[in-house]
Amino acid sequence: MRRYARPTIKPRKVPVQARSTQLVADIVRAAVRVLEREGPHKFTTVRVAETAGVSVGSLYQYFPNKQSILYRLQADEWSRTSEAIDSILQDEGKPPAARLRAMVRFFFHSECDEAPFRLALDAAAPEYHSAPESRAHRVRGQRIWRRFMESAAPRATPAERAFAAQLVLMTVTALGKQVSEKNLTRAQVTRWADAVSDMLLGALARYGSKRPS
Amino acid sequence: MRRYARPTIKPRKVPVQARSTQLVADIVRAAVRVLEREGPHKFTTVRVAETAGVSVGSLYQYFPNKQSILYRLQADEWSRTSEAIDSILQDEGKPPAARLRAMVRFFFHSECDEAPFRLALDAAAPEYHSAPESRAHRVRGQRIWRRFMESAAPRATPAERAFAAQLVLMTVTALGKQVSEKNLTRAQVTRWADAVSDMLLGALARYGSKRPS
DNA sequence: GTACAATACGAAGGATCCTTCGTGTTCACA
DNA sequence: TGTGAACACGAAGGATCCTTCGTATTGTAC
Repeated sequence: MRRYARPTIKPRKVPVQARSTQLVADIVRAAVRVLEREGPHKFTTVRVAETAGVSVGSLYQYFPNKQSILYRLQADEWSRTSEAIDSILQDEGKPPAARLRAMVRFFFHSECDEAPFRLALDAAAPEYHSAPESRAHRVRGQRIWRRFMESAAPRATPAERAFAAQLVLMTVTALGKQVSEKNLTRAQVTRWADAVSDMLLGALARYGSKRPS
Repeated sequence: MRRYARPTIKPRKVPVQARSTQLVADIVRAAVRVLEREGPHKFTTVRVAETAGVSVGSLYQYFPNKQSILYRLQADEWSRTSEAIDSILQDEGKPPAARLRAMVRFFFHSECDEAPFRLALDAAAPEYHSAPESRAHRVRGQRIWRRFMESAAPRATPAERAFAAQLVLMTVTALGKQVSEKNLTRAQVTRWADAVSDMLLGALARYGSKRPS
């Protein structure tokens, strides 16, 4: 797999005074707006700065380049969702199947609610997707799922659980994205989420019981 | 869902003499090369022309703009795979389950074999994804699957079949792409394909038998 | 072999963009 | 109140790119 050039993503300077903290927050908010309203193609440092009501120069004092802004948005997003997902999956009060179902519903709806933003972010993703920082997020996501597997498929071997965790993670994220591109009503989204849950639970049942080849 | 500006994609002029036919073929071949070797970011009309050994002016005589080249590559790809998939799914000699399994294996391997090219093409996709021409391809894909459903879930209602067809189509394409990004050995890819097949067959079994809500 | 159509060429116009850097302003602290 | 650090500004340098168009060449039909 060929990888392409990628510059750093680390912040250039950390805001210390109140006004610069506010400025960075404004930039992030503006970046979301620009991405949603103008699309990835028009996501420009100057446009983001203008929308935020600051100068480009100020922007470049806290973000080393354009990709770092996009990455910041993605990272914030990842933190929010993975936290929510984690807490849903860990809710010991419910059986694993119910937890999975709740999680898929939540994820699908969240994907659909922010569809324009996420789509634009995905379109811009190739510019930061291979950054080491984003690997960390993926690893964290896998850990969450592997832990869930321990209660969902207790009789499976660790290797099986790892595989099943990957399968579930990939299926939910990939299908969530696809569903979010279809402009569905909330009821339809729920229906899709449940269909995917059913499918996954069926697959997990197999891992928990019989010996695979 | 917000859509962004998109110019036409139709060819500007149709080659009639032998040399121009060759020229167009060279451009297409060169476009694939550039996309694979340089990545979507460096996919440039001038670079494509140079790689093809022709001038940019000549390129613009047969392609109205850059997107039309990308679209041409994608359309060729779609034609090839959808034809192959169609014939696999229609093979009346095998039971539906075996056909599905064969199809998923074929598709996953084909995705993995051309991973760098497809990834780059996907990264460039937002520029043509909303074109009406590409809708036609999606519709055609759904038709293929709906027909398959008639033999795979004969007892389901047409509405259920349509839903199941979408589920299968989305799952296979979305997971195929994800698997192709993981740099796996052929054996691992086969294992993934079979796991996905099992999952889908389990889901389809439910559609064929019991009454859903 | 002549004339017209088809084709090929590639320099340059026009449009963005990303990023820097010199200058001016504001804040914190003594 | 004075001083240095933090901060903000935005014009402009530098780098691509997409696309056009006037010119030159090649193919074809008569």
